[in-house]
Parts: sequence; C-alpha cells; structure tokens
Amino acid sequence: MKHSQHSQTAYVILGLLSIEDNKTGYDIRKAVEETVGYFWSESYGQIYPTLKRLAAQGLIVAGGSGSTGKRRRQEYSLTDAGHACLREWLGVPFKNDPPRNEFLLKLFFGREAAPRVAIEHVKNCNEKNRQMLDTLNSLEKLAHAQAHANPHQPYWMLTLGLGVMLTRAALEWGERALETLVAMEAKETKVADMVVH
Amino acid sequence: MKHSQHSQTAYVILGLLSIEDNKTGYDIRKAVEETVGYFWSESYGQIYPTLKRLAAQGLIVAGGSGSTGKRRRQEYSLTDAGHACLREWLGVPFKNDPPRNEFLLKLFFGREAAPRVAIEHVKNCNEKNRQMLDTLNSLEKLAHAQAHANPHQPYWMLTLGLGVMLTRAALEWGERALETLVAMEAKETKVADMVVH
DNA sequence: CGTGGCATGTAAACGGTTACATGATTTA
DNA sequence: TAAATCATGTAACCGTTTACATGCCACG
Repeated sequence: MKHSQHSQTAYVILGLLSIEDNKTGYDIRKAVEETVGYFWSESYGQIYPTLKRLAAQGLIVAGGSGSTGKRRRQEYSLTDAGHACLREWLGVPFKNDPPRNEFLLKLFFGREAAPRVAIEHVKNCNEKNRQMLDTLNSLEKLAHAQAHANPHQPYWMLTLGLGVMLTRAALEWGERALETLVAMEAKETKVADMVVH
Repeated sequence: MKHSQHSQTAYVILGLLSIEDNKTGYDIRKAVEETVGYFWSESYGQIYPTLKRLAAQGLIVAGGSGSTGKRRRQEYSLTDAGHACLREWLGVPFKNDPPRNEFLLKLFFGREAAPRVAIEHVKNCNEKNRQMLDTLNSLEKLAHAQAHANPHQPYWMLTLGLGVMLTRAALEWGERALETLVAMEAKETKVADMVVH
C-alpha cells in the first residue's frame, strides 16, 4: 500500500516535530532557518496550509491552546501515524535534480561580458562562502557542546561536515578562479593597449 | 530604464544562442543537458513558450525554415537586442537562495530511522558523485581539446573546475561519513546484543 | 512498413514565494 | 504607549514539471 505523497515541506515539519514537539508554525519556520537553513528554506505561505493538511490527515495534532480560551499560538505534535510517515519517507531514496545555480550560469556565459564582470561575481561568491563558513563553524561549535545530551547530534555533525567541506572547496576554487580571471583581464587590456598605440 | 524581467529560462536560451546560433527548442534542450547539465535543467514546457515570448519581444528571431515550405524545425538566432539583454543580465549580481537538498534533509533527520538507512543514502550519494566526477572529467577533456579554437573555453573550464572541486569534496566527505555511520551501527547492534543476552 | 529519434507544442497541476492583512504580547 | 516581535493566515502570481497529443523523417 503506497501512502499518499506529501510535499517536502510536510516532511520538514514532521522531522522538526520529531525532534521537538509542541511547535507552532512560527517556531517551525525559525527552526528551519536555525537548523537546516544552509540547505533548506520554508515560507509561511507553505507552512501554515501544510500544518492544516497534516492535522486533517492525523499525522500531527493541534496541542492544548495554552491557559486561556483564546487560541493564539497553535502548537502541534507528532502522532504515531506521523512518526510512521516520517520513517517511511526516510527510507525512500532521495532524488537529486541538479540544483539550478545562477552563479555558475553567469560564469558559464561570462565570455559575453568583460572579465571584470565575472571577477565581481566570483568575489561576491567568495564573500558569501566566507560568511557561510563562519555560520557553519558556529553551528558546529554549538552542536559539539551538546554532544552527549542530544541523540540527533551525530547526524547533525555529518550534515554540517558536508557543508564545511563543500564551502571550503568552493572557497579554494574561488581564490584560484580569481587569479585566472585577473590574468585574463590583464591580457585583454594589454591587447587593447597594443591596438591603441 | 529598467528592462522587463525575464525568467532564468530566457537567459539560458539567450546565452546558448550567443554561443551558437540557429538552434531549435529541441537543440536548446539538448545543449542544456550537454553543457550546463550538471548545474541546470530545462523542460520543453518551459522552453517553447519562452522562445515564442522572446521572439515576440524581438530578442531572438525565427530563422529560415530550411529548404521546403513546411516549417518544421524552427530555428532561432539572437538579435542585437538579445545580445544587449544577455549582457545586461550578466552584470546583475546573482542571487543564491540555499538550494533545497533532499539528501541532507534525510541525513539530518536520520536519527528517526536506523543507521542502515542513512548508510544506504550516503552510499547512493557517493555513487552519484563518482558518476558525476566521470562526467565532469569527460567534459573537461572535451573542453581542453578545443582550448584555442573556442573563446568560451576559459569560462567553461572555470565552471567545470568548481564542479570537480565540489564533487571531490563531497566524495571525500562521503567516505568518512560512511565509516562514522558504520561505527554507529556497530555500536547499536552491540548494545542490542547486550540487552538480549 | 514499422520503429526510433527528431521536433513542436499545450493543459493541468504543483510547489513555492511574495505581499498583504490582522492582531496579540512583550519590553523599553 | 510605542516599538519590536510573536503569530496566523490568505490570495495572487510565477516558474516548472508532467503528461499528453501530434506528426515528420530517416533507416533498416
């Protein structure tokens, strides 16, 4: 029996609730940013309808609405069915469509413009990667601190590890690419000079 | 004067036509796969309508319909306006939203399932990266061959270079991750054995 | 003559972002 | 009491994929 398919957003929600219960849509969005933000993002326009749908399907339940009768801050928790659904999804091979990379696209067509244009893109890319590396290092330190308290920690360290490796590699490439492009630019201006004189 | 915004698909088409004219929608799709396939993809449902739109805006023109009167195989070429539009876009800073990575997501929530599940994902990931590395190496060899004949070559080499660096880094990580996970699995089964006996 | 590849398209559905609207609670 | 932040939601829009429909052409 094949279960109905859910959007990826649904599984992010189930996953985050499996780590910590009693989260609101707002909490979930924050958690996405703080924990998987470097390889995932979610918008409210996606989260709130999905929460409703998951609740309707019995994969999550709306928790007690606090003390007062006014239901503000609607918290959700995983049901057993939700747990099962998450585990089932975890077992399905991931699909990786090549992610669209606008930076690489602009670099690929770089010939159409001056080397300077590509240089700026690469510099920009390097700057972003440096920031990313800082972020990842902070997260790693944070995860390391709760090494024994948190059973998820080994998995988190693995994902962070890949992030660090990829970012470092990109940065290494970026330095060399910059040199190459600067050399290309120098050669072009030299040629231009020769034409002028 | 801000130009009207085009979809990314539009720029891919303009870019590929800037490299080689007289391409059909079919050709373009093939070219996407063959040249930028490792960081981009396009579907017909996107390409054909975009071609029509670009032609209506005068950024490309439908070329001569071959010998016979029946117009089959509709070829397009860049106009000057198209060239200008492409160059303008090249100058605009790229935006990089964190690409969604389903593999990392499943790894992140890996605790919910057995280590074996994560192990299979990582193995799968490594296999894909090995294939990717082969592809990239082939492309590099191809690009290297036309080193002097093709003015785009330096830019292509740069994009390929990043691909290689990233893939190698991912592969290196994958080997270590596998060891870690296997060790985790061994520890768990050991604990389980102790409970049984 | 049939098959496989070339080629063009469209409609529906989907997933996602953005912008907007609203209001409660906390803190300065 | 003003500002920041917490919190929920929706409607419109966009880009994209998928599935489907169609038919030409070359080759065996």
